[in-house]
Amino acid sequence: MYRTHTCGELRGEHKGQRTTLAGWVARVRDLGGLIFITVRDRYGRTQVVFDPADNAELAAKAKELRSEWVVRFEGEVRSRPDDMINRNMPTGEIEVAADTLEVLASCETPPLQPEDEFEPSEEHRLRWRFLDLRRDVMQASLIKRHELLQYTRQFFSGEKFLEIETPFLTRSTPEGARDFIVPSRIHPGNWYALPQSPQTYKQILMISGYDRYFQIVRCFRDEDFRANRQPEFTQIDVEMAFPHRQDIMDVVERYMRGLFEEIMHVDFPAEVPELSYADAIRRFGSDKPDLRIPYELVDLSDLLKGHGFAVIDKTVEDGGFAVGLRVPGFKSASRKQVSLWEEFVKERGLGGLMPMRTGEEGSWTGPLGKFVAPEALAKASDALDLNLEDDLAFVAVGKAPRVFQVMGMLRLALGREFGWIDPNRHELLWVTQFPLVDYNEEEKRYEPLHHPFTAPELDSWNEWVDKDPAKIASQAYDLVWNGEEVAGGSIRIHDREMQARLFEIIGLDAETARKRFSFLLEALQYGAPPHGGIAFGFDRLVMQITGKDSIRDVIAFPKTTAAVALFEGAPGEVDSGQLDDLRLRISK
RNA sequence: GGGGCAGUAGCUCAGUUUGGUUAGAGUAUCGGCCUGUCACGCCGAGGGUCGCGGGUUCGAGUCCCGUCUGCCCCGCCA
Repeated sequence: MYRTHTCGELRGEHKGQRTTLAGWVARVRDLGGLIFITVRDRYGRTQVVFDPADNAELAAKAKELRSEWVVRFEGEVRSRPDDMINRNMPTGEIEVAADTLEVLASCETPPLQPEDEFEPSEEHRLRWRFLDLRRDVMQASLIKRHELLQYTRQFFSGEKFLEIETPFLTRSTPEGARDFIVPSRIHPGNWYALPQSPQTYKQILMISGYDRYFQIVRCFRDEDFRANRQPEFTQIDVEMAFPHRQDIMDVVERYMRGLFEEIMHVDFPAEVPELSYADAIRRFGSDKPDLRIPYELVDLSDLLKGHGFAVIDKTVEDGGFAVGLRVPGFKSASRKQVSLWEEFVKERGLGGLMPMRTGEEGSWTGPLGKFVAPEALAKASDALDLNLEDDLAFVAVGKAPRVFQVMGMLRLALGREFGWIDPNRHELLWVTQFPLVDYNEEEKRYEPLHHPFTAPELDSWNEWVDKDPAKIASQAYDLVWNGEEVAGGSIRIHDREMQARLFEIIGLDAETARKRFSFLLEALQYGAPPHGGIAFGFDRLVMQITGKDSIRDVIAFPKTTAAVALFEGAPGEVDSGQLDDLRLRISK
């Protein structure tokens, strides 16, 4: 090896030892005589000192060093003078007095300096990713990612799950997201699709008797992207045969406990509450509520209706709701501040936002105060837990679920704005009892909320299947961590009759269903055990662990929001010869 | 598909509100000084297609139209 130690390991106890280090020049501090070099590698940083009094020629050579050169030097580890110890640096007790210096590679003036105090634009960071990845924070994130990968394999393997790979070149199933497709050379006009998830394969593995399966696998979805969504992303895919819903949730909780304790080194939450989908929407306006925010939505419809306030009365008569949210300490909000938040909800489809608060004499102000009886407002204020001295509540009306969802978005936005979220707190919960299907008004048909293999809760299936399919509850469950959906799964249908009936409900005729899902439907006829599973969004887990706001900060080579790889330049054109092989022509 | 923010020196940004002298700062680079620094310090120099195209104007970084790129959000997506 070129080195005897890494740049992160030398301590006081090594003093007097000979050492050879290699790494990148992070800093040069040329004091005229003495020259200090901070050398960096993935393990840390070490200060190297060149003293012209010891070796003038070597010091002159060290003067030439610049940022990001790759160097190697030998020298003696020595403790720094007492008042020169750097407490902020793990290796700050010592320095290396170099007696040789070798430049392994010089470096052009770097377009991006991988040092913390420089914060280049994300575009620039992605263009020069190989330099960006040298930064301490990026290295720390990718090291955490590695630790989680290793822990994940060890955990599931320890619980008797088998890691089995599934194909990337597979068949397009036009349910769910848009597929990325790959043309076949050997079968012109035919296409593979990259998997949106290994869903069908893992179910087939259950049918094949591999009763506990997991895979850390790349998935592909051609949709629009966000801070927490990439066109390709990594899932921890898990499936079990013969489980009850609770067995899967138990495995997941054991996995999460280890993740908290061994990877993050923090306490696992005392409880992981379970919340029904309906309650999640009603109380938080979201199926992935952030429980770190202490304030909940309150349904004020019954209290505020019937006072002659037309907007409210009409909405409630039509089956809509009046929903309130406490905003502590915001009583003195100006008209302008209020209209800013009103704009927020209007952009998301609500008609307006009413402040509910008392004026100087203690009487209620605004349109609510004008139309609604004070006693009703007092009750509403109790329900919201308002402190009339300081607080204000926002009230909006509209149809369910939109009014709840938009108020939920408002709750999140206010939480960020007013710092209601304690970043050191961790809140996990299960969201369960999702509807099995949802009625799509535009397409006039039922759609699976999850995917079409999700099993219903048997009682509700029997009760509603012929009357009102939208009321059927599914055996699906999502794990939500600090407002981020980090895992989702379900018990699957293993009964052919039920599967066929569900396809009927969602308007897939037998013929089409057979074409799209033939291999799974066929397998279901040959001894399918009860089974179910879950998939974790691996990148989102790493995001949570590292406290990052963007999935791109935990992926070595991510894409932009327009699905472009700025570093390697993908997507790009191909030779016309390649197109000829595939018998493809680009129409203008 | 829709909305918002941003694009000025290698990099990070000011200047754009109200059009007007030679477009500035920090940092990086280059040169000089400096023997205990750790974002070393001090002095000096070079460095600009103001994203791109068009328009208005005597005159555009600044106003108007279009367009590209990045980020955030809605829709979409599990």
